[in-house]
Amino acid sequence: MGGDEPDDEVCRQVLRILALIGDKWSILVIGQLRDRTLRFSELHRAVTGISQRMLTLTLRQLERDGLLTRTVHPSVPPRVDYALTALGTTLLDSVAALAEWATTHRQEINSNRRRYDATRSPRAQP
Amino acid sequence: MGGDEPDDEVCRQVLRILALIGDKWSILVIGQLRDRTLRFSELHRAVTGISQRMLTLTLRQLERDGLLTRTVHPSVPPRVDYALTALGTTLLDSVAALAEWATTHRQEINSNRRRYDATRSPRAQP
DNA sequence: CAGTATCCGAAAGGATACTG
DNA sequence: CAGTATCCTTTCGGATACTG
Repeated sequence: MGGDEPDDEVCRQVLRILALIGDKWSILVIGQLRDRTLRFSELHRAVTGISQRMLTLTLRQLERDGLLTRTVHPSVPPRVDYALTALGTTLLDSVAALAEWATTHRQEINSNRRRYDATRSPRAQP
Repeated sequence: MGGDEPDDEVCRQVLRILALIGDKWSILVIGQLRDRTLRFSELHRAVTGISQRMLTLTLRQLERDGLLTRTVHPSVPPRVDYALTALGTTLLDSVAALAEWATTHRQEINSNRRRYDATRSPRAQP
């Protein structure tokens, strides 16, 4: 039965797009491309800890969504440049607001967590 | 606003907070509490598709972070109310901006994906 | 009603080896 | 250099059963 509002479907779709942010690496990659074009190896070095596999998968996903462009230069050795699109830039701007919230409330959240853990855990930190 | 300081640890912490968004259920739960206090069973019904287990885990996490409060009423049968804190409300405001971005560009992203998939599909380039 | 405990399949993601 | 392909561990999350 269609008890759900039509908004629910849209809501889920929006959620799936927001999942771009929650993904472990996307924002890091996009952030690195904010001011400059980077090639694959530069991204690999810039994003600490990402594996080659995950960098590739992340870039493919972002390219698919139209958030960045992938440009292959026919040279030897090969060179592939990645750059944000206009769409990607607008996303970054929106995310910046959220990142600012996170930065502002980081200490408060950490403090909340410590208090919660202290209250609930039989053993406090040694 | 260069938020990309070499302080990797802070950056990761912010990322972990942003992961609240990417988490499958957190935003849905928080969204339901925007305008009103809800009890466990009401949330369970309001958030379509969530399991009892995940609702509990999600609520505990959000309570730990100080984004909502959990109030147990000593009655029979028991009644537990969940309400957003001020901190939770400010998060919701920041997320709203991102949700607006997602809504605005939803069609465009879907279109990009279709084009990308069409290019790479079985009947791709000659 | 509001959970907790347990099991299990699915999916994410790292490490490694190989290639045009 | 810029990837693919493969394996394998860890984590996520749904279904189910039980409890104060």
